[in-house]
Amino acid sequence: MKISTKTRYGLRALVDLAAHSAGEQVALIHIAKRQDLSVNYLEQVFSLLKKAGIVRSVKGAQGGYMLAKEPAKITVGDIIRSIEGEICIVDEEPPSDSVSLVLKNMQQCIWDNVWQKMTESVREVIDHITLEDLMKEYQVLHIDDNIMYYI
Amino acid sequence: MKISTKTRYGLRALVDLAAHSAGEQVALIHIAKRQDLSVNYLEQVFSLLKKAGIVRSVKGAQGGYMLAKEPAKITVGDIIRSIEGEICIVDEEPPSDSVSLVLKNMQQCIWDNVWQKMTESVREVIDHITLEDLMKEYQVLHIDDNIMYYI
DNA sequence: TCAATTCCTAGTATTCCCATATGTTTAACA
DNA sequence: TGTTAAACATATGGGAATACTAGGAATTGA
Repeated sequence: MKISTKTRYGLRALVDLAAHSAGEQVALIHIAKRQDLSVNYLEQVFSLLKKAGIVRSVKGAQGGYMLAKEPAKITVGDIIRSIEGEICIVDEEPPSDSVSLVLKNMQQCIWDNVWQKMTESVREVIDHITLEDLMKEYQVLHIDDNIMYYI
Repeated sequence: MKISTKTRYGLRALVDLAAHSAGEQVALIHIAKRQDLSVNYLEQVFSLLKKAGIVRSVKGAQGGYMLAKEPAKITVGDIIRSIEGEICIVDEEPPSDSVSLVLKNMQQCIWDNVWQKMTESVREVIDHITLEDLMKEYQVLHIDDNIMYYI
């Protein structure tokens, strides 16, 4: 019941990108330095993010990545799904016909009353947090720290 | 982001036990037959459930397992935790001091605004479904099927 | 005593995950 | 035009977790 590191890194990298981009592309090496991640690994993550239409890339020297949409239009759900695939708490095959009725009823019961509800609840959360929300929260923390520095 | 099969089996087995127990102990072999599970594997699951005080056992011939509390006092959260350990969406170490401030802020931001909220939301769901709820829902399905049979 | 059952532990196969490494292609810039 | 910086692609190793299987020890009712 864990989120993969790939997703964690991806989310960090995207908030970082949103906070540092200013409409220009940013090379992965800068994100990697700030977030203490391996460039190679980040490349794999951004390949998925690009396929999902969350970022777009500029190739060649001075190239990099930028958001493909406004941060307010990218949800955490979009990001998680683009890296982990569709949110699905359990991977139970749909009860086949060879299965007894007793078992089928049980699976149905638990699916409807537990796994389904957990999944909906998670979706409800992640589909209502945007990259803009996170970016703003991050900047608040950041500014507070700078103020501390000058006291 | 998946629930382990061990937990899925455990939940099925417990609803089955609750529905078939009638205050008496039930041998795992019966549960295993109805739910199409291996007895050996179920034993491992029930060992955890017992440790957590969810079931208690009667050893020897004609022995078996029974619920240690009323079904209304056992939540799905209890069951999941007893098998998977504490619910924790990500395993991020608390940001050590060697980490840069920029990174620490980012981790804090995402923890508070994403992982924390997801975790709370999941807990909210699983801590409010009881074994009694599931047992009743299951019996409804079961009865409906029997009615169908007689039409 | 025998059989049924919990209890305990070891072992194994597989799958997934994290990360590194290496090479190719693309485009800016001098 | 050559160099360089970057995205892009792929493969591979290693490690950890997972899902079982197997088999024996201990316990107890009949």
